[in-house]
Amino acid sequence: MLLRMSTLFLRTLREDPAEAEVASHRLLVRGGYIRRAAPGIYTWLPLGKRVLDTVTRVVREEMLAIGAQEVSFPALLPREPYDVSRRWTEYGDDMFRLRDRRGAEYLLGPTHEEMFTALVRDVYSSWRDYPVTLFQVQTKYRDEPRPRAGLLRGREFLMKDSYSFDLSEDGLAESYARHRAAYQRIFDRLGVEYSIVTATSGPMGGSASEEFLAHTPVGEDTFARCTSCGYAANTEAVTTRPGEPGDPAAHPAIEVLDTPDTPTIETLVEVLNAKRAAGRADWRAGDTLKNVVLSVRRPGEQSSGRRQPVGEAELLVIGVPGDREVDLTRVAAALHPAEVALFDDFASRPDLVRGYIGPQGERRFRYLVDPRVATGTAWATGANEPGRHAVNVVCGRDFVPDGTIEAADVRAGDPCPRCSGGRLEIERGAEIGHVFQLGRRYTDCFGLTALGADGKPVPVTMGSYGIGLSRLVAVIAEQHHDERGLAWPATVAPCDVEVIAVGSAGQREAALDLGGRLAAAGRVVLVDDRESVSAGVKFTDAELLGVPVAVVVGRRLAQGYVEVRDRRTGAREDLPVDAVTERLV
RNA sequence: CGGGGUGUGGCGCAGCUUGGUAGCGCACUCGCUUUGGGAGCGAGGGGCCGUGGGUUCAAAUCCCGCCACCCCGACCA
Repeated sequence: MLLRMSTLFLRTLREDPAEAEVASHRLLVRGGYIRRAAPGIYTWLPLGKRVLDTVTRVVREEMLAIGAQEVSFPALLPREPYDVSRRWTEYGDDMFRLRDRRGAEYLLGPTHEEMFTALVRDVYSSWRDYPVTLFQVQTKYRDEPRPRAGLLRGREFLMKDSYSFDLSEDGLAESYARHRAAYQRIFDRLGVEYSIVTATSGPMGGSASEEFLAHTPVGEDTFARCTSCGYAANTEAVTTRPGEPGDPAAHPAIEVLDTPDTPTIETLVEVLNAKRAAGRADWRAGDTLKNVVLSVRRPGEQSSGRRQPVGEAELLVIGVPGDREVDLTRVAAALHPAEVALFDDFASRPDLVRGYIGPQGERRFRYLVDPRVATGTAWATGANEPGRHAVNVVCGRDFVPDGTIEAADVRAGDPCPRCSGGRLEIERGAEIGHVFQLGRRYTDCFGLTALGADGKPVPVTMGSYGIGLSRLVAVIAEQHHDERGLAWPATVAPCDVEVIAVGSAGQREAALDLGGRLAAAGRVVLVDDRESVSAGVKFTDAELLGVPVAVVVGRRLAQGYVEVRDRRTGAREDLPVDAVTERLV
C-alpha cells in the first residue's frame, strides 16, 4: 500500500498541545494520530486508526488461535440485564445512562459480562456444548471521575473482552491459562515491556486474578516485584509476611507513662528514649503501634442509580507499626466494596483520644491489625488518655484484635512474601490486560446451567479477560519514543517505510517510483511527496511520526544513491536505489 | 469530591492592572525568490474574545452569576 503525504489527511503540530502532559498524549496529538473530541473522548485520524487496527488485528489473531469465537454486542444496552446482576445500582456514577423517547432506561456498556452470560444461556443448553469462549472488540463507556493522559484513561475506549464458560474448575483453570499465554504472546508481539502481577478482583467480583502492567512511570498502578523469585503483585494485593508469634506471658506488665505533647510517632519515640521507657533507650518508630481511625460505609441499595447516602458509617480502627503509613488504596481494596475514608469527627466519640488511642482495655470499635502485629508481640501505644502512652502492650494478652488486614504501605526493600531472603522493589505500571476467574457470580444470577449427561443441571463457571486496545496504543507510544517523537516497533507502525523526497521534481518522481516498488512488494509505504515543504520540515515530521525506516531520496540521487535511516538507532547508510527494495522487503 | 489553574481564529499565546471596538507566532491561500535539518519577502482569508446579566456614551478589559476545560490527589482496560 502506498500513502502520499501530499494527500494524506494529516496536519502535524509544531507546538505541544497545552493540555497534554504525558509523552504519548503529546506526541499522538502533535503527530496527527488522534484529536480530542470531548474530555476523555478521542477521534482517530488516518495514521492513528492504522495503528489501532494493527493492534486489534494482533489481538484478534491470538484470540482466534486459542479457539475463541468473535461476536459483537451493541454498545447501547437495555437496563434489564444489569438489574439481574445488580450492577445497574452497584456500578454507580461511572455508568453512562440514558432514556429513550418512551422513558425506558438504557446504558452505554462499561463491560459486557451480563450480555455474554445471557447469550450463552439463550443459545446453549447441553453439557456437550461446553467449553466455549467468546470475545468481542467493542467500544466501552465509563464516566470516569477524572479522565487523563489522553488515551491512557478515557471515558470512551476500545477493549477486547472475552469470556470463557466451563463446566468444571479444572476447565476454568485451563481456559484461564490459555488466555494468559495468549496475552503474553500478544504483548510480546507488540513490543510491550510488562509484568504479570497478582491483583485484587475489584467490582467484577470473583477469585483468581492477574493484571498485565506495562512498565511506565506515567502508569496509574503501583506494583511490587521480588528481586530474587518471580513474585509480582499490585500493591493493593501484596500480602505481608506475618510477624513472629511469641508467648504473650513472657513480657512484663503494661506500664503507663506520662507523655505530654506527643501527638506524633516521632515525638513519642523521642520521649520514650528520653525516659528510658521499659529500661530501653533504643526505641524506634517500628516499636510503636499506630492506631488509625477510619469510617467505613457499606454500599447500600440505590434506586435511581444516582449515588445516595447509604447505610450507617461504621467505625474501624487499624493498628500498624508506627514506621508505616496506612495506605487507603490498600484498605479500600481489602474492604471492597465498602467505601473508606479517614475518620475526622472525634467530637462525637470522646472515647477516642486523638493521638493517644490504644487497643487495650475495653473498646467500642472494631479493631484490625497489620499482620506484623502477631500474638505475643509487645508495643508502645496510646493509653486512651490525653498525654499518656503505654509500653509493654502485648497482643494476645492486653488486647485481642478482631482480625488482620493488609493496610500498611508497601515499601521497596520489604521482605518478599513468597520466597525467603527476597526483597521487593516498587514500580509503576499501566494496566493493559486483566485475566480472572470469575466463577459463578454471573452464571448463577442469570441461571446459566448446562443439562448434564445424567439429565441434571450442571453449573457453568466463567472467566473474564480484557485488553485495553486504545490504551495499548498509548502505552506503546509511551515506551517507544524519544525527544524527537514517536519510534514505533515495526509490528505496530502505521507504515513500514517512509520515503522522503528532498529536492525537485526529479527526486519526487524517483521517490514515488521507489515507494511504488516497495508497495508492490507488499510494504506499506508513506511517501513524503509534498511540494514547497522544506527538507527540514520533512525530516522533523518523519521523526515525529516515528515510521521505523526512512529513505531519503535527495542530492545523491544523481549518482544513483539514496540514504536509509533507522528511526530507533539513528543509523544512516547510503545505498544504491536498486538495493533498497532488496533491503527493505 | 478536595486543591491549583485556564477559557481570545485550526494550534500555541499576548492584550485585561489603567475600558475606546482585537493582535503576535505557527498553520492556511496567492506571487516571486529559496531548496539536505522547522526558508525569505510581499499580499491575503479566517475570531459569537466560554456564557448570562449588570455598570458605561463605549466592555475581551470593570462588577455579579453560571458553565466548561486542564493539571495534582481518592477510582479502573
